Amino acid sequence: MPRTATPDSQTASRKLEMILRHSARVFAEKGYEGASIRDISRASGVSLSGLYYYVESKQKLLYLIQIHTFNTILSQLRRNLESVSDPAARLRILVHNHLEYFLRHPMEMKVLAREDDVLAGEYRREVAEIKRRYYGTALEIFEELRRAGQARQLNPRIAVLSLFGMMNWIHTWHRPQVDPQAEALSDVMSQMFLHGVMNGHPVDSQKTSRAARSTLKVAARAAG
Amino acid sequence: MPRTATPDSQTASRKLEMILRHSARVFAEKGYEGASIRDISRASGVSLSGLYYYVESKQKLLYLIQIHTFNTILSQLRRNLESVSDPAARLRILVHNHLEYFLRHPMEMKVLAREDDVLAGEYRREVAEIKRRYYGTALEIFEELRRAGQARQLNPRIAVLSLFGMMNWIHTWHRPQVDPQAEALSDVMSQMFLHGVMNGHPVDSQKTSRAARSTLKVAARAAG
DNA sequence: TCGTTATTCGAACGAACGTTCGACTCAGGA
DNA sequence: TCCTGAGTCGAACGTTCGTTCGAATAACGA
Repeated sequence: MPRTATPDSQTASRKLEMILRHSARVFAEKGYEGASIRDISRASGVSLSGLYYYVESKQKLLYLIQIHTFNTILSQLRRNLESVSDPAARLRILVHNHLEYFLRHPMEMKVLAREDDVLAGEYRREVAEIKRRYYGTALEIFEELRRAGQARQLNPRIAVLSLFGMMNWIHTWHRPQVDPQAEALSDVMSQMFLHGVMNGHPVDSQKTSRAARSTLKVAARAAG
Repeated sequence: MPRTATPDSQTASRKLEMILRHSARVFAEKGYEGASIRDISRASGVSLSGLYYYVESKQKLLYLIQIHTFNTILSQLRRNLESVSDPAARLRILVHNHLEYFLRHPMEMKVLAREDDVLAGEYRREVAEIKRRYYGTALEIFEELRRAGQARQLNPRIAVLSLFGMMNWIHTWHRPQVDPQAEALSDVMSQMFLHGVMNGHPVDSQKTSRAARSTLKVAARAAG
């Protein structure tokens, strides 16, 4: 009982997206190595060999998930940062953007956080490159904070990687029914980070939080 | 060319320890599912079937690594906490104990951090139980901080899990040749957490840091 | 109506997987 | 001297792995 074939490029790319969604779920549940192509075939309803019509290998499947997730989260971040110049507010936006996406796409983010050193060759290089750009953006914001006199003389690398640690570790413990959602979570983590990093200069949490929130609402509407 | 057989129970358990060390390295490098028993056989110099004389399955190998690591880190923590009552100092000890062990046994800790949901059945239950006890200890310290008026009204679960996130994420980025060692790292992370969590009450970093350090030196000597 | 192109899949490939088995060695006690 | 038991391993078990191949189907332009 074959589905009606529609040689429509939009339908084809939609099916690829559907395969990627199911793949992300399976990878998140069993890990990349622990998941088999047959698991993905079963989960997506596409036959084993049918999968290879859309994606040339298991590695490419992981690559597509990772690169697409990073691209989306990074371009959303840049859009959200555009109109804000206050360093503390920019930091809040980064945290909120990350956590918002994290909780909206937990499977993809879990795959991003866990399967860090699986890819090889060109795939690996490309994912590493975009990750480096994302990290660089965070580093710049931290330097702005410092220039504005709102951050202590901390090793910026450690400060920023600690922040990412806080955020990315979430995939190991967050239960949507029990734990706070992105809004509250990013408020807490931004505050923890800003207080933890500043030195004597109290952060105006009212102002920066409001600025970040209004920008993000626009973004949320745009993203649907 | 068989090694000389020494029916000495100490030799046997030493060999098991050796196998566990090599297993941890292989699991850390390729992930649990990505690593094969043959990889471990090659790495440890024990034949494929020889491995099964010491450990009954691949799962048990992972279980033994995880339970031993948790037991060690938890009992060391309790020893280090015994003589200290100041909440901020106790928090510093927890962080230092965790990072010290982390950087001394990076392979084991990477396996602990990554292979969280691989185990099944009884093995899973036992590891979950000891992890819960470790987490509970951290939670108690946070509550002490709060009772002492040194912590804001934060969701304790989120605060503590964020701290573990900071610390455990290290396995994805720390390069021993480039990055600070346990001493400096735990100073920075303790400070970030304590400042991030407190409210108006400045933390006496001199005093608490000194207290923690002298206790930990004793422990370091004891651990060899 | 025919030929082309896009799409799908059952069946199979060789390789690698975790685990088992039986045979072997060797030291120490009887 | 023979026996026992701890230790070791090569060879093989049946299963699952990622990937490939060729045939089948359906829609569409000519």
